[in-house]
Amino acid sequence: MSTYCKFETALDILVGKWKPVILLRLFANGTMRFSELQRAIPDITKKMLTQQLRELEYHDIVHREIYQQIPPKVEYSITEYGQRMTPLLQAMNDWGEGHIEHLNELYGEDPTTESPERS
Amino acid sequence: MSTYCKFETALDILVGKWKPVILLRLFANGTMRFSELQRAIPDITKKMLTQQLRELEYHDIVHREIYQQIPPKVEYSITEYGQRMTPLLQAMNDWGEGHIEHLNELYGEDPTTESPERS
DNA sequence: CAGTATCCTGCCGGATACTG
DNA sequence: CAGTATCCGGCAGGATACTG
Repeated sequence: MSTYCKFETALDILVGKWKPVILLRLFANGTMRFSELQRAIPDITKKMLTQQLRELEYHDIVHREIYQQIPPKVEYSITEYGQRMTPLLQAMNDWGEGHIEHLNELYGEDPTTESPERS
Repeated sequence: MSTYCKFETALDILVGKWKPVILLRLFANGTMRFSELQRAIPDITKKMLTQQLRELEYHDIVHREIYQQIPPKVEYSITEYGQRMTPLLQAMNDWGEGHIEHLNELYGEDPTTESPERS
């Protein structure tokens, strides 16, 4: 294990097409049912929603509460441990906001200006 | 543009297989030549090194200094603006470090314990 | 309602060869 | 030395159908 840097670890946990949105919704709304999340994030599929939630659950960021009943009911929320990354998320959010402005200063606000393509 | 969250922006800039290592090397060593970076990151190909550096350059995180001479010499460094994300990187690093310990407490330190597979 | 199970595709990143 | 130019495989993520 490399000794010089653990910030890739933080990255790994946040990376995933839908993790940011999911986390933001849960941080904002508190507890949410599976279907509520689906409605809040219209373009996500059940498969992706499940998968990303499971990964967050594995990392103890998200808690999954199952109500044994029919029809099923499952609620998701940020764990107590998960709350601890609020400052980090806030820091990233602030930096991101500042960076958007910075890019605008550099390249102008013309929306046709694209960032460089990969490959 | 969504108003609720800009932290995906921060994520975008850091995401890329080699960006963390590249940034860390540049932050640690200051100015580095292309070949130095290559040697410092043995498994990276020229293509990827170039590509990731260009993306960071576009975002004004990395500066590219070209010396018009033969043989060519190009030096990379963190821009002044780029320095501003030091606290963020530090925060992510610290959080990541703490998180590794947290996972160990949850699942034990057994290296055979794997995180859940995707798909 | 809250998921799995399959199948499929785009594109990220690797390998290799060529160039000013 | 510091890159491009091509080609290619693997896998993250999408579409769709089925289930307790």
